Amino acid sequence: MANDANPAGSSFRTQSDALAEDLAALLEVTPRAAAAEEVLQMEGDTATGIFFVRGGWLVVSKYTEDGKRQIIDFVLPGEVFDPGSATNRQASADLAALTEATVSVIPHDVWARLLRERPDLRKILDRRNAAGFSRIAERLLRIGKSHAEARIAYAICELCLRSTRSGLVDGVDFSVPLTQQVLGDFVGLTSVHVSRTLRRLKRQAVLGAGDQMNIVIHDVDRLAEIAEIDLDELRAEIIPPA
Amino acid sequence: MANDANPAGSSFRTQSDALAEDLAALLEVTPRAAAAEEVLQMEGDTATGIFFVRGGWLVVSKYTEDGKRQIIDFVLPGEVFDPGSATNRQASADLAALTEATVSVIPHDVWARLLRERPDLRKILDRRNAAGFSRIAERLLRIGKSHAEARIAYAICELCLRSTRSGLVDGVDFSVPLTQQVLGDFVGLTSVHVSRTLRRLKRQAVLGAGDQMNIVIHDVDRLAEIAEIDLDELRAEIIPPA
DNA sequence: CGTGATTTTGAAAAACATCAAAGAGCGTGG
DNA sequence: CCACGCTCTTTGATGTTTTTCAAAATCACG
Repeated sequence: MANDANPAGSSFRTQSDALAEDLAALLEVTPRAAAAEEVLQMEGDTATGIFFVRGGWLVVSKYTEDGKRQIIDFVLPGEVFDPGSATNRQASADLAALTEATVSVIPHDVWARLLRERPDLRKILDRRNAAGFSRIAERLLRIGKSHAEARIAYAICELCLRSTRSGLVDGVDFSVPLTQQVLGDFVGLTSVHVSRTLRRLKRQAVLGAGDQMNIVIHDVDRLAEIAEIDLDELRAEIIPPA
Repeated sequence: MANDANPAGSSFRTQSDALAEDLAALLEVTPRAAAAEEVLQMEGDTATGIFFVRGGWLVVSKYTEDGKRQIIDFVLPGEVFDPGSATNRQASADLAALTEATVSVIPHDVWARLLRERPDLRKILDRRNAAGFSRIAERLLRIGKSHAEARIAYAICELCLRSTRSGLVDGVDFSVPLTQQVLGDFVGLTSVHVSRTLRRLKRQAVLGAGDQMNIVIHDVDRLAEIAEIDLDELRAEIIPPA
């Protein structure tokens, strides 16, 4: 399920941005390496701290009793994730490394102090949280009310926007470390149905035939249309300003 | 679609809690009355401010191009909602009054100052945001991976936990201001399918036959089982501590 | 070149949506 | 007080989407 061909620090590398730079500079926390598939935090456990991703992708997921997984969100390089829930420090979801990853775990008290002392970081964090909320809301809309094609098209758009600085351009060969199984867990579909849907998109020449985890977009406009989005609006909504 | 029989301030009244009391005392903002169905904020519009609900329920929703609605969350009395998205102040979803409601709109600068000056409020807000995240994550899991019965059972549990202080007890006749259409928009189902599913739950004697919007729970344990939750765990996860 | 993971394909079943119409509850105006 | 109109719920028949199960094909990698 993992993608060992993409070590943290190569393809899935930190985009430099304000928070990332500040944190990297400010923190004396030693980054920790995580192998692909490694579980960093289990739902219900006491939260270790705030996770700051330096390289690689993390997954936030929840499971039904019969073992089906729903991915709540990915955590990309430069992003932070706070697993806390309503009461003190119970994690509300599982956190695991999707690829090989490098992570700094910031203790809660350090984090709290940092935010108190640095209103600029507080502001950046608030914006990011707002962006995170928007992303989940968009996904919820599609999982709840749209058919497979729209869900997948949307997921591709979102992940491309988040993982590249450049945004979406025709013919981009962009790489996400997802198997079809994982993509299905993300958009609420079976891997089988993901496969069929992707093939349909390829036959319509919306997507090209990248190998494995490489997605090639042939017709951005059509893709955005299927995803029911306006690319610029979506970017403004779900990508926090640099 | 609205429930005019429940004026703000009667059944759907503010539960007193720390934030609510503080805000009510601190703010000189005049509460504003909203009629059921009234739109308070449109997606894409510049956000007016933070919404603090004193009475009645609000709905946060998003729409597909063909007009289907997905409810992202409800905002109950005593809760606050910030419609901001990633960039400056673009609302990322529609906000409307579900019932008649009383709302205070707190300007962003006032809100920001308040949070800066009152670390206790900041802490409460952070907890609430964490709880909100947990709630959406739970719903996402069920909408993405569970069948209709579990989705609806879960929604009932969540709304009952949130709207009553007492929690869930057998034989409770508890009232949510939702039509089956609205419940469907919440859990990603058609109103027709909601109807059939509710009837199945009633035939299994999990629910009783309350009129209209009154839900009577006959068998809490079985309901929790169908919803795939542990009630106490769920409460700790999605209800911010008083 | 073989082995395990991933993707593809097909056939059948289940879940859910859609369409259409009838029934129940409730407020309003006559 | 009743009849009317309205919205909401229920029900049936039918169609589509998605899942499930099972097996073959492809790919990555040692």
